[in-house]
Amino acid sequence: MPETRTRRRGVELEKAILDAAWAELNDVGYARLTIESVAARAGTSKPVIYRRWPNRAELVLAAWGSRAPVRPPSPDTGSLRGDLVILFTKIARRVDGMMNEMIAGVMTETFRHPEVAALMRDRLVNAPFGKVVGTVLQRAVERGEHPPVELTHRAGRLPIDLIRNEALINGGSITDETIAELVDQVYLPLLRGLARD
Amino acid sequence: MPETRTRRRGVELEKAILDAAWAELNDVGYARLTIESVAARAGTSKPVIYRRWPNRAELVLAAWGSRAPVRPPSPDTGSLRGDLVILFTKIARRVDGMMNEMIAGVMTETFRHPEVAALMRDRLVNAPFGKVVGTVLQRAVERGEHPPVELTHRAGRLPIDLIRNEALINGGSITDETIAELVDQVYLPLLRGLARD
DNA sequence: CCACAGAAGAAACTCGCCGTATCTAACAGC
DNA sequence: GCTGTTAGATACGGCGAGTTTCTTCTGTGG
Repeated sequence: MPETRTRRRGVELEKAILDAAWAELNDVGYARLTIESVAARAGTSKPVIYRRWPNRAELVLAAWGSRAPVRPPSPDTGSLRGDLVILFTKIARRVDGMMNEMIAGVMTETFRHPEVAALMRDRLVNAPFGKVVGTVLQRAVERGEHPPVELTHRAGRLPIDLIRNEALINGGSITDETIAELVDQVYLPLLRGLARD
Repeated sequence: MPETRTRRRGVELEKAILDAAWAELNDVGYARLTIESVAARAGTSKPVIYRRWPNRAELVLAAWGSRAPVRPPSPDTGSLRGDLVILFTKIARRVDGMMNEMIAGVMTETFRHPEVAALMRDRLVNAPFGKVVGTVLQRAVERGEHPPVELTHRAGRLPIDLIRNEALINGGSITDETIAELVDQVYLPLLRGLARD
């Protein structure tokens, strides 16, 4: 049976479309991603896509979501600063390149299609890096390297916010220097300041 | 002589266009702003606009730039926290509403028209709020309210970055609570941390 | 094995907007 | 006035969003 199946359906087809969308994002970026190009790449046609997602923004969000969130392992370099640099770098790689353009692009369409706004916000606020800071920090406390800290929600989210902000502004990749600046000039001082309560 | 001038030219016309673009940004936002709508509003036509700016993004940046940067007066409430809250609020109002959408929108087109990227970056990094933090802080030091601080470039820019980030994510206005969180959970602790060197 | 419902895929269409090209009429400077 | 410049009107080509229509496949239930 040479598996003469020519038409995919259901989950299989859906996955093919999301993969194609993801590939397009990587190849040409959000601004140049068209529904037609995704359809062509997936070997299907526009209506098939529109039957599933109402517009470009939601398709892209779905493609984004279809990639597993990759809960990052908490690094353990033996020093708080080392752990933080690694953590920031991991976040940067994830946010890097296409990601920032996508966020900006989807953000814009948010105003054409307000339903998308909520989706987007959830995705950003619930990014999976929040708790890792807590872990890393706790280890530093146990090592006696750092006084105990009441890590507020804002402070926990800050690494992601800093990196995303940087990526959005710079458009390009985030250098190691930038990461060092963020860790040394902002995040470590903040943690020290939080410790005095 | 009733000044029967019907056609504006040069600077006068240019200003009319920029004003119209600004008004459109306020009324309908970046996503729905079209060159045609700006032309109509300015009482002129598309080619006149295209003779001056090569695309939407640059027109909008020009309109943005044509509004005076409004160097904010440093507040003096008698307490560092009070001053910071006012400062953050001022930034928020300036970044508010349309501003964030515009930034996101222009950002997206940055990838279609790479020349725009540099313009945008300058505009964001040279935002006029940076030095005010220094002033506010110095007064707190003179009052003996706060230990002296070596304010790094990153730390000085942080308020703007925090607010912009918040505006971009939330889409809507920034509440007083958010500002209080940013000041109390992030910026004041950071300043305290920076002071211990 | 067949029929039928439902979904895939192809194609064509509307619409809005971008950016350009063409034309004419007003204006400014001499 | 004469002349070069530029505003403003109009129309056009192109692209991509989102929709509609129609045909063709496919798997399920009888």
